[in-house]
This record gives sequence, C-alpha cells and structure tokens, in this order.
Amino acid sequence: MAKTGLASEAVAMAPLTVPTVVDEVVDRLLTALALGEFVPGERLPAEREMARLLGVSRSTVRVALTRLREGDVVEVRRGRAGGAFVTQSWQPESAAAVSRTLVPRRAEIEELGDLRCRYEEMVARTAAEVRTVAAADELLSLLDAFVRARTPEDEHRADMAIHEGVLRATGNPQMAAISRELLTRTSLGLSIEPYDRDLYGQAVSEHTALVTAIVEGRVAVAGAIAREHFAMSARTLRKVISRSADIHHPGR
Amino acid sequence: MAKTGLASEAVAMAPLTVPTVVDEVVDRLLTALALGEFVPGERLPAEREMARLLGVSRSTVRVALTRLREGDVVEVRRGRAGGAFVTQSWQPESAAAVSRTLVPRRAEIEELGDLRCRYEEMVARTAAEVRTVAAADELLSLLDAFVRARTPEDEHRADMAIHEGVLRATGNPQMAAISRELLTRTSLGLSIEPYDRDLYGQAVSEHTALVTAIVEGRVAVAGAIAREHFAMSARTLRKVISRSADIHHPGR
DNA sequence: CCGGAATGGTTTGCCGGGAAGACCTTTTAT
DNA sequence: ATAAAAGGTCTTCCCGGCAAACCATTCCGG
Repeated sequence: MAKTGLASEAVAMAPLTVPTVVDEVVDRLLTALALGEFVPGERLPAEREMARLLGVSRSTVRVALTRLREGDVVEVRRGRAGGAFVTQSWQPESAAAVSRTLVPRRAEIEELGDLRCRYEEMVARTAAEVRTVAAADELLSLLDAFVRARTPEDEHRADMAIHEGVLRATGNPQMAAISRELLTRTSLGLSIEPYDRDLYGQAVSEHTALVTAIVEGRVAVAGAIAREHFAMSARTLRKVISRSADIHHPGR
Repeated sequence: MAKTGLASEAVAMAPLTVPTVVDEVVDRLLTALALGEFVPGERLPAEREMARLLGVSRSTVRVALTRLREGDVVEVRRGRAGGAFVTQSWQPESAAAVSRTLVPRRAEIEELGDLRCRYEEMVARTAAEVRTVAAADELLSLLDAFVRARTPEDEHRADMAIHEGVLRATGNPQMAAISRELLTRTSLGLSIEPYDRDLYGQAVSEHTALVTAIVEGRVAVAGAIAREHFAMSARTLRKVISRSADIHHPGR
C-alpha cells in the first residue's frame, strides 16, 4: 500500500458544494411527495404557513415552489381557496421528466438502487431483531389498513405508512432518516414506487409476509423479503429509465 | 392508522437548517483526521492550496482553520515552512473536548453507533457477496501491510486503509460515502477509533478474519465479524462519554 | 350582492457569508 | 542577504436569504 495517503486525500480535498436553502426546501417537498404525504390534487400548506413551519422566509418558499412548478410537480392557483396543488395529471413515467432528471444519473441511481435493497434488508432485520410489543401492534394495525384499502390513494398511503412503521419499529431515528434520504435520492421525487394496480395482490402478500416475519422475530426472513421487495422497485425504475433512454437515443 | 398524515407531515415541515461553507470545510478536515489521512505532527496543505482544492475562498479556509485551532486540533506556524499542523499532544480522551462535543449528543451517538454496527455488517456482507479478484488481491495486500506495521501511525493508517479497501470492494461508491459519513458523525472528528496498543493483537486477528471471510465469500461470517468489530468501537466510545459525563456531573 | 378574508404576486431594503484580490509580516532555504 | 513561501490583514463586491409592506385575485359568508 504505502501511498494510500494520496488516494485518501482526495476524500478530504475534493471540491465542495453546499446546498442552498432553496435546494433544501425543494428536497423536502419532493421527499414528502415521494413519501406520499401529499397526494395528487392535495393542497400544500400556504406559503406563509410553510415558511413559518420550515423556519425560512416566504421568498425562499416561493422560489422553491417556482422550481416545482417548472418541473410540473405542482400547480398554483390564486385567490382565497388558492395555493399549491400537487399536479393531478402528473405522469412520473413521462419520458420527458425521466429523461431530464433520471437518465443523466443512471449509474448513480443504479448504485443507489442496490444500496437501498441492502439497506432496507438491514432495516427489516433490525426491526425483527428489536421487536417491541407496541411496534408489533402498530405494524399489524397498519397492515390491516393496507389490506382494507380500496382506492389507489389509500393503498399508496397505507403502503408508505407500513414502511414508516417498520422504520419506527427499528427504534432508531438515524436509521430511518437515511432510509428516507435513499428513497428521495433513488426516485428524485418522482413517485415511482412501483404502484401497478395489477400487482396489488402481490403487494398484499409481500407486506403481510414482511410484517409477520418482523413481528415473529424472524430476522433472516424479514431481511430477505424486504430486499426482494426493494429489488423489484429497483428493477421497475431501471426499466423506466431504459425505456426513456431508448426513446431519446433510439438506434443506440 | 387513519391520521398517519399528521405525524408524517412533521417529516416534511420540520424546521430546516443548512450548514455553511465553513461548517462543511471543518467537517471535511475533521473527517480527514478521523480517517487518519493526516496524523499528528503532519502539515495540512497551505491555505491557498486548500482553498483551490476545495473550491472555496481562502477567507473561508481561514475561518475553518481558526475554528480548528480553537478546538486545539491544529497548531498554526508562520513563515516559510509554516502551515497548519495537526496537534501532537491531541488527547481525544480529554474530558473537556469530549464533554463539549460528544456528551450533549449522547442519545444521537448511541443511535448512530448502533446504526454503524449494522451498516458495516451490511458493507462486509456486500463485499463478501460481490468479491472480485482484483478487490480480493487489494484486500490481502492491505492486510499484509497492516500486519507488518510497526509504528502506531502505520497501524492506524493501515487499519483505515483496510476499511477503505472493504468499502472499495463493495463496488458501490454510494455505500462507501454513507459509511464515511457515519464515521464522522459518530466520532465528530475525534479520532476515537479505539486504538489501544494492547489490543493490537486482537485487531490483527479480527482484520485477518474479516479479510479472509470476504475473500472467501463467506457472507454471514464477514458480516458478523464486522458487526462485532464496530460494536467494540461503539462500546469504547460509550465508555469514554460516560466517564466524561460522570466527571462533569458526579453524584448523578 | 357585496365586503372582507385568505391566498398568491411584487417590490424594496437590508444584512451577512463568502469570493477575490492586493498587500503586509514572518520565517527560512539558498 | 535575498527571495520564496507561508500566514495575517484589509478592502471590495456580490448574492442568497430575510423581512415587511403592499398589490391582485378569488371566494366565502352574511
């Protein structure tokens, strides 16, 4: 080895970038969308309110919202009952959107997808290992809600709620924070969590199996299910990106 | 569940803080120290050079260095052959330093320590699973260097080099980036990686076992060793913090 | 139907962090 | 002794973000 120093210094002395406040706000909102905290058609908090909640100025919020508007993520309506509404006809699969945001980062997303599979495996294993009665009860009730969901919105929310429940079950907020970060970074805010209506049945059985494994403390099983679950997400995303890339670079 | 929305919105709408450029530079340097890229007595790059490498202004670098100086992390000498030198007598165990920086974040560090154990288990498992010939060769040569290290500095560098080697062996830079982030956040730049001279023998056998397991593709074994290894780190850190807290809050 | 309230839209002024660069001071290699 | 290489200081400028006031639009309630 000897000259590890050289290679390592690159870690410390590489150029440095600091996200602006606006960047952070945009990121927060996109994460919230990816998490399903706001569904299409729903209204975001008013600008002044959002500024207060986030502890930033209204100007900043407005710039962030402008950016989201340019990305066709929200529509803004004026007047008393106005506000920023999550775009109804938002097509995450839209080749244009994917091409603009995801394709250029193809390699990175590939790596993040793999990382996410493994990370969520770890999360599930941890949840199964820790396993408190309270967390188990919560998970079972969340699963129940998921099974009983009827509209796609409900399903999506319930799905996300289960994921959040698993994160809570780990008892480790730091672990949860990174999981959310990975979600945002793999989807870049596009709600691409594969939510194919046809796969609902499969989702039900997978979630049931996952929750069961966690509640029963089957560490390895819970991990395997989670990993496979997110591997499917990754595959779906990969397909979307490939297709989009093909459209924009046919012949290739 | 029903009102998951409320709890979830807190994720998106919690107050937001953005680190300044100076913060980031300090962070980089502390990380570099924790990684052993600069050992006590060594000189950091000149201010102008560092500014160029990091892509920031010299003023910013100076502010960051001032902060490090106040923390007794570096000493600055003037004139030709001057520069910022890593403090020789830097005592990471110094109750004052620990108390100032680590104790207030006790709970967070507890969580981060646990996360790190599990994360590094995942890293080791991944490395063992992926396992390319090139990576295996590199790991074996790094291990050889570690075994042959004679001075504490060499040992520390070799130790860190092995960890970096494992990260490289995963073939996933994103995974590596988070690992480094966790290192920084658990130690907050204090080089507390338990480097007790008495434990050298144990370290040798642990690293040998880890590298062997990875090279041979024994996923579960590699994971278990890594987890136990970092669990020991966490325990050591915990002890240091407890001791320091006791000193400052006796009777408690 | 109308007036007020709640919302987004716009403008202005201000401040502080950071960038850029010139110049001074100290030390030391040659 | 001199010049080079480092840190120390100062000035200038710019931009992101904050704050507050005010305008424009819509719609709810009386």
